[in-house]
Amino acid sequence: MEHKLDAIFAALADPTRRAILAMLLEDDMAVTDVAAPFAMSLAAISKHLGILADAGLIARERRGRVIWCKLEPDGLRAASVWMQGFGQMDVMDLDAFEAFLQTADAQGDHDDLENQSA
Amino acid sequence: MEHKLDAIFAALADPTRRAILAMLLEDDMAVTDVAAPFAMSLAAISKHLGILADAGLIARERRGRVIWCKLEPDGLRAASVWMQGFGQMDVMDLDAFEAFLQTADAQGDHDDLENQSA
DNA sequence: GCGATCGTCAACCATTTGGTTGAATATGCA
DNA sequence: TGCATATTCAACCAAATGGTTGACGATCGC
Repeated sequence: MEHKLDAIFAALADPTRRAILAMLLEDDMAVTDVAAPFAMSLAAISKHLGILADAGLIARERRGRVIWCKLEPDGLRAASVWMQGFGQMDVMDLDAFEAFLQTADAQGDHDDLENQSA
Repeated sequence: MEHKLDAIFAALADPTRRAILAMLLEDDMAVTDVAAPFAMSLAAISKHLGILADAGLIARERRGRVIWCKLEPDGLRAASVWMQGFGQMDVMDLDAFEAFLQTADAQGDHDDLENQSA
């Protein structure tokens, strides 16, 4: 569990990676679309996504040519549990979080993304 | 606020530094006492403490020859606020946390440490 | 003042990190 | 089949990280 914390906090320590997580909070995205807003190469973004995936913060799934990235709802659990000891922070309600993500997905509120990358 | 997150998460990404924070959660400590349990030089620990202080996670105060290290109760706020968006996590109750630290301090439940380093 | 203790500073070193580019792999389309 | 798209891989580079050692500055006790 300790080593996981290393990877999670290290992953969160980079602003590009935090921005990627924030984007994925709104929608699942293809790698190319994740990379679009950033002033760096696709390969660099691919590396960032690898780091986020290794830390368990996102999952990647290939569908045809496109690799879709989505948040891993459980990913921040170890970090939140650790931080809990330093401020009476409530543990994340991950079940509610997962339900929220699935609901958003089912409602199809990311049509724009599906269209722009299909 | 962004740059603070970089520093905070980077500081938390190291197991030595997380261990130091956990030690300081129980008691304020002198640098030498912080270093004692670790298999590395005092200079290395001093660097770690500098990183924690730069991130706003601890404060150092010189009293005589000894520099006392203590948790900075507000230090994790930016990180917890950021993480809050990823799981309906409740923001830390920092006032309660600070009150808790001061209560523990007033109760003098760290005499052992004061003795071993006086 | 002197010697011991506390802690940092400076220089150095190996490893990791975050980025680049160009080639390679995998899939879809015509 | 053959080309375009999507993504990763490999090699490389500069800068940051985490550690070392030895010298230095502050402070205490005698």
